[in-house]
Amino acid sequence: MAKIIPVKNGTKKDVISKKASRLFREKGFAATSMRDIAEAVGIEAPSLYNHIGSKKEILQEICFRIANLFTSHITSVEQSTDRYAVKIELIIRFHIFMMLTDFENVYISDHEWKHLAEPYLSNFKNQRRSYRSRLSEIIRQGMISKEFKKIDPYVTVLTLLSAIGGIEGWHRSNKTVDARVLEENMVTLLLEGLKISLTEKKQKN
Amino acid sequence: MAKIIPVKNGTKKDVISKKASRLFREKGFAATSMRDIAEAVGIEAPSLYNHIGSKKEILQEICFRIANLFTSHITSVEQSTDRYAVKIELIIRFHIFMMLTDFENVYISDHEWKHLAEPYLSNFKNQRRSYRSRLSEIIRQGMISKEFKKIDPYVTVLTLLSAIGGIEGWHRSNKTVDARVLEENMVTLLLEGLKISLTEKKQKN
DNA sequence: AATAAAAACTAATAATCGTTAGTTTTGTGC
DNA sequence: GCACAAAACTAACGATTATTAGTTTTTATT
Repeated sequence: MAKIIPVKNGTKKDVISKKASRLFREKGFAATSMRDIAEAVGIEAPSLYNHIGSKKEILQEICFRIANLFTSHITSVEQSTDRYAVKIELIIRFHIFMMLTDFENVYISDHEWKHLAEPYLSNFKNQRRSYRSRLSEIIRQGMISKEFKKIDPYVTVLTLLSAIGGIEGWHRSNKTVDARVLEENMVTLLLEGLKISLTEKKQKN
Repeated sequence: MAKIIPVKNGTKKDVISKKASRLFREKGFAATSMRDIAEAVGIEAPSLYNHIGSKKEILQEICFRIANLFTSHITSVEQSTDRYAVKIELIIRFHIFMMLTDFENVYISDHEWKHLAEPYLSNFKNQRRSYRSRLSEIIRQGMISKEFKKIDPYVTVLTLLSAIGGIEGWHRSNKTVDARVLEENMVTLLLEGLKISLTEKKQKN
């Protein structure tokens, strides 16, 4: 009866993916049924299979699309000639940007990837590990060049990444903080903790 | 056949809860079946009901036990006469302590609470909101007293909380960082970003 | 208007879910 | 060793799951 109405520049598959994203985030992947998705789209569950291969496929495409965006971005940052503090700032800002512009999918890529099936699961975990390792390396080099405090790079990475992931809570509950304020505050909080302050520099020289 | 062997100072219910915690964290609440839990415990699924009321009940008890610990702690911090920077440090350290000593349950309370049933769900969300609000208030007062930079308190709370939650990643993947190093690094990173540095103080006076 | 393809539908599959009922085994106190 | 309670078991319930098969309706093309 009801027919999927694709929005401009989007296939019907995209409509399904978008509705599924919302539900995966709200209820979790495992607790979201194909009937839930179908209802959100406005069709019956079996009709979904005219557009997608399986429930797992939806999750795979979301997770890898997001993961690839982050991988591409860190590659471009690595190739730049900026100082390490600038590189980290670029990365923090990109994470915040992604969180603000594609919140549902970033959230899913962060929290629901464990429901991926093999071999996608292993692939995803490898990509995730690689990203963190490359980010650690930038921080490590920033410490060598005396831009950053000497603290454990991996602890720093995990702290930064999870801090940024926390925008999810803001996104849901507090619309009064505007995006620009959020971004500047987070960059301040995270980058200033990492950088060597002027007083510390004086002490070391 | 197999009988549950309760550990010292623990009921059989505690054994079930502990095995369930592990599975809820690894697979998520919705993706963990009663048969999964039973297998981990070493009995058949229906036997679980000699010790627990329902699957949901296990989750409820985990979530509220953890939430109550955090509520109690922030109450004691509020009543102390420490400076605001010390109060925040105490709270950060308590979060890290909880994450290190009761990791599985803290993780579940953080990530799986959405599967609580009403009225527990609303109760939990209220308690969560209240905790964040009280933490915001401490930070706000620290800004008024010029101990902290003037940034949005709520953004700060979300950043701190989610940063600490990120220990989960460390806990799983990197055993080479010891707990003390982790704690000191995180406190440095998070608290130094928040505090007004000496150079900034000089500029303002 | 006829035809072909795309996309909806209904009906039904086997599997798995949390849980209940009823029974048997195990452990405990006398 | 007898009785009672605790805790295990098997069998099965109805509900829900993702998905397939087969059919009908809608849309697009000529």
